[in-house]
Amino acid sequence: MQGHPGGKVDRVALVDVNSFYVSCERVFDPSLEGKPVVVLSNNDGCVVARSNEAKALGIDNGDPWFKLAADAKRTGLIHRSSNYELYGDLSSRVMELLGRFSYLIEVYSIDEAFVSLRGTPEDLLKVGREIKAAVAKNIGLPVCVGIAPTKTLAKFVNRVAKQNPALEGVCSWDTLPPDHAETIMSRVPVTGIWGIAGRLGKKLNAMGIFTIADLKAADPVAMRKKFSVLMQRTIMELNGIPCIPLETEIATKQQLIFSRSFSTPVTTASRMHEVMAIYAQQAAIRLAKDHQQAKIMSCFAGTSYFNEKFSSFPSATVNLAAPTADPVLLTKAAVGALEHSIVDGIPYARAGVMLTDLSPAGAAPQLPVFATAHEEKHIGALLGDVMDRFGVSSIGLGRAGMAEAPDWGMKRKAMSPRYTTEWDELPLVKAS
DNA sequence: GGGACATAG
DNA sequence: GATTCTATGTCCC
Repeated sequence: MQGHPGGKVDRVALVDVNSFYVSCERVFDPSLEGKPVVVLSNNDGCVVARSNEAKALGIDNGDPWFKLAADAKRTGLIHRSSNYELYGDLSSRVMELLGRFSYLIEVYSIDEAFVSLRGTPEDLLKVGREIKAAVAKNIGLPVCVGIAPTKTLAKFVNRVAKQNPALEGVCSWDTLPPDHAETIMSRVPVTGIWGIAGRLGKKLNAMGIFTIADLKAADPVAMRKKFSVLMQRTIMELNGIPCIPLETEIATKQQLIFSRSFSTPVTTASRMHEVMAIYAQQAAIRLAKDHQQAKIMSCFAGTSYFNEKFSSFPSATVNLAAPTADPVLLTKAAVGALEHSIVDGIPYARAGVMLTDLSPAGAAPQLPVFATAHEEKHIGALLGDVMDRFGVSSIGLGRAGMAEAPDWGMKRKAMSPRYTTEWDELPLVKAS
């Protein structure tokens, strides 16, 4: 089926943008090239992306910005707030471009895709290089490409490409000398493999499995009994047996969460009422965009995990009378849910609204007795359209329609312009 | 069915 | 003084 010398083989390429958020910032601000740059999470809380130069300074993902800020002047570290409008738009452009190389692609995350390819190993290496060149030329982003018989091995050789400059960003399992592959596998800790993180790493170490090579040599059936079927699949995929299929269909969501930390704690039931109204409407907008409706809503709030004085995690679940995407109903439900469990004086650091038991909008037509006038008018989609065009504070129902931004709202003090999605923020090109 | 746990990006 | 957000899968009761 595979592996005839000189013949065609079925392979999967993992294409991954290097330091995606930072690279997006660099597309429109080339002065960031060669410098240590980090992009921060919502509320400018912690680091979520780092340039290589920032990694060299010893900065880790998850490092809180308030600890780095003090040193930033001295180290030359540059920071940006998250600009998801920009990253989302550049991501779609990358995915569209990758779709030209194969009609079987799995968009795995905002900056990664698995691309199914067929050809001789030599040809596929060329295709990998073409992909890298095309993304650089058309979008201005740097990618690495790993090509292998399984998704797990594609992830592995992608990592090899990232760490070995001599490979110029592209690595194929088939053309990598076997002794070279074995050497790397016997040196990289087992947590370097896709699906194995800290907890599993510790348990594996306790059994004498320290490297990827150790795991590859383990008995998949015995390991399934000790761990789970996921572990068995990982081991088989390390041995070149595909068992994690390419998911080319965009999966319909099973749940939808809108949750945010506050820039300033919310300490009163009245303010929490506003929060719940706004979050429920944001959730309703996403539901409408996904053409789905929800049957169950859970609302939750919580104090900071770092707060040693207060620890409170109220939550409540509401069974909606019928599946709905109506922001009016969802807002009422959310506001009512936590009404009696928020205690004035407790500093809540975050809150959220979760919608579950999702179904396609209109799949089970409602009995007229349940339908409300606003539901038929598709208020959710309307709210979303207005917010897309005029901003999230331009419209809102009830207490979400406040004229002023709330003091607990998100902090994004260092955000670059939304160059590609806002007419007012287009980049200016000067020719002289 | 639901909670705990683990993982990913 | 300050530490993101979203989604999924498996196990086990």
